[in-house]
Amino acid sequence: MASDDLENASRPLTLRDVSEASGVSEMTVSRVLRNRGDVSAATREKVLEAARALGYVPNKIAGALASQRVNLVAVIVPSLQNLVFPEVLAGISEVLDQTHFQPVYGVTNYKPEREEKVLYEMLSWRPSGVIIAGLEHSDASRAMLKSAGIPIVEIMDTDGEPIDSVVGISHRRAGREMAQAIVKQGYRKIGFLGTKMPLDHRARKRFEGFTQALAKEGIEIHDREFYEGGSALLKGREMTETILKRSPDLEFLYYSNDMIAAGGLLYCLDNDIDVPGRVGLAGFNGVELLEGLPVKLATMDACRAEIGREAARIIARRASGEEGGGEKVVLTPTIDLGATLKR
Amino acid sequence: MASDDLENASRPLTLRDVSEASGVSEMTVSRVLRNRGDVSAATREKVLEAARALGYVPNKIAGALASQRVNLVAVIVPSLQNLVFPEVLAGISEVLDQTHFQPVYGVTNYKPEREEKVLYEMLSWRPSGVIIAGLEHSDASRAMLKSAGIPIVEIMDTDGEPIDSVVGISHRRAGREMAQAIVKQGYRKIGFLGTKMPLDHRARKRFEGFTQALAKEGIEIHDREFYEGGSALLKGREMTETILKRSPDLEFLYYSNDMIAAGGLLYCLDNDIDVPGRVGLAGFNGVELLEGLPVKLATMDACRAEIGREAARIIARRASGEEGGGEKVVLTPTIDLGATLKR
DNA sequence: CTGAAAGCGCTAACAC
DNA sequence: GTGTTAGCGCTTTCAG
Repeated sequence: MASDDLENASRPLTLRDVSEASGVSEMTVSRVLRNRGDVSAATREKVLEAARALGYVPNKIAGALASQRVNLVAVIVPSLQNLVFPEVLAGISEVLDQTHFQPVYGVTNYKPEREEKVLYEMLSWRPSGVIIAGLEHSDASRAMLKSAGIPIVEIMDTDGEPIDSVVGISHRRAGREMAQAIVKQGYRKIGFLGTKMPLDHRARKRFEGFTQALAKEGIEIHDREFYEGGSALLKGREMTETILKRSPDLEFLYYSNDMIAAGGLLYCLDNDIDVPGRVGLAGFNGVELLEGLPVKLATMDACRAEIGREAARIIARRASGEEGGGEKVVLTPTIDLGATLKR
Repeated sequence: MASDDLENASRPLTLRDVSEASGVSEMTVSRVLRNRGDVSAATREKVLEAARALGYVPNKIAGALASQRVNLVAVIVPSLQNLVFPEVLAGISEVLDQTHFQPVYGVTNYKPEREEKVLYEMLSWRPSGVIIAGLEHSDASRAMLKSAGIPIVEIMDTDGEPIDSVVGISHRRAGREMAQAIVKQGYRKIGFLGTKMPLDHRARKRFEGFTQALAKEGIEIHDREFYEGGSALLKGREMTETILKRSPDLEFLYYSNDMIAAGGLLYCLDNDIDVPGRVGLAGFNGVELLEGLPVKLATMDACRAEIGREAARIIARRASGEEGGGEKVVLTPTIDLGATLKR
């Protein structure tokens, strides 16, 4: 008893401990614990009993080294503080939970050099696959991904050259479609509010698609405003005030995400600015938060959970040995005009 | 060249490959790659050059097995969709990034049986420490944590019996203090709105502390309303409408989190209910979101980032071999009366 | 400063 | 159904 406790504290238990406690060979213990091969019900019970009694937790490090198999899927996202990514992760777990694969999350804070480091660390554990946000990576990161010899799925964005598979939406197209919807409603003097974009390629692409579609209609962005860091809701408020004071003739404001758009909406409501009469508003993402706002904000669903699920499905298939590679899944975001984008 | 590429694709590179490419023994290559021991500048260069050229990524599985050392810290939280936890995780990385430790995140979805599974999976990779949210765990989970032989830090909550170390705030006390502040402002008919609590022990403890402090003043909760799932902002709206219609004489509403409180606030503003004159409001957490609201909501800071940092510091110290164990860090949340809790 | 030998805890492959 | 043997890719230890 006492000696058991001491041993417990000093040294992690091994298969051998279970083997000795149960009087069954290590190999058979291993088989029981992994449900592999045929083991008689009697010995099976003996082993399970011993393992439970000792509180044995298998050492996956040794197991992985011996079997050359790791059930980990590396999932790399820029941030967890932007609700979008937790939603994608939820989609991923939803699917992987049905398999023997396990997601492991890494966060890059939107920094390529951090992405490189996180990727390196994760790859050094030899995961069965990688799901990584975005198509833009440093050369070193791309090289690592290419030579890893495991399925890679880049997610969120489909505008660019994938390394292997890709699941997402076209942000250029999302920007274009929003521009078309806005113009169709008769708005002409249009402003853009968003993050400083070197960081955020998807926001940049939406902006590019947006301006491009406007150009086709002979319209130029009337004014723009960018922010960095801080509370998005508050920034949305402040930027809206700034831009409307600077360009009082603006008829429409397109925000690069829903949170700042919500801030803008609250600003307008507070200041009795008629929405969408005096000024129309639209955001991007379709975050759940919007449902509680006083006025339904126009937005575009980014298919976050579905992106996660689909990426996980691809990984699960390929990592289980199915042939494949280079799949491209382009989801179509649906536009929601809400009550802030119609005249 | 061609054969390099083929090999690359078929089999992950090993130390031996680098050794052969550089003409240096495996052992010395290993030393160079880990910056251990003295190696001459010349051979060091040769090795690094070869490793880079090949694109060698070390196999941590083998390394961990051989060295019996793993630089992973398991971090287990109930959810990533509740902004609170990403903020804690950010605090954790902030500190661990300065060390050689790496956080690995697991999510339980508030389910004890999932916690058990996640914990088991993570422990089987033999991490150097565990940071886990809450003090309530299944017997099996507690047993695993106790016998893991590594530092354990339970976070967020200090009301209960920790397994090893604990960093957090007292939610009972948080509830008590909010009750006292409310009563002090002269409010008497007080309602509570929150999550269905079997899931959320911390919300329950706040509620207990809250009612207990009110009882001391001879006050009983006037009405209450609970929700489950869905958009918190919207739920806040709906519950506020429900409770105010049912109990029109309510003078104050205490919400178990800021998101539903914000929904309540927006509901009141929309319906020209004077806040805090007609009815006062308070939430819990001090989420960044609040800064963008039209009226500053009363809340209490839960010290999220600091909890993460402190937990990480404890793990880093202990996992680096320093003696210790059983530390208890109780942070003190500061109450912010905002503009919704004063008459 | 560098190398050779042994072994981390487990599982694949094969014998019995 | 069960046991034995070898070895996964690295690091520890010890010898030079």
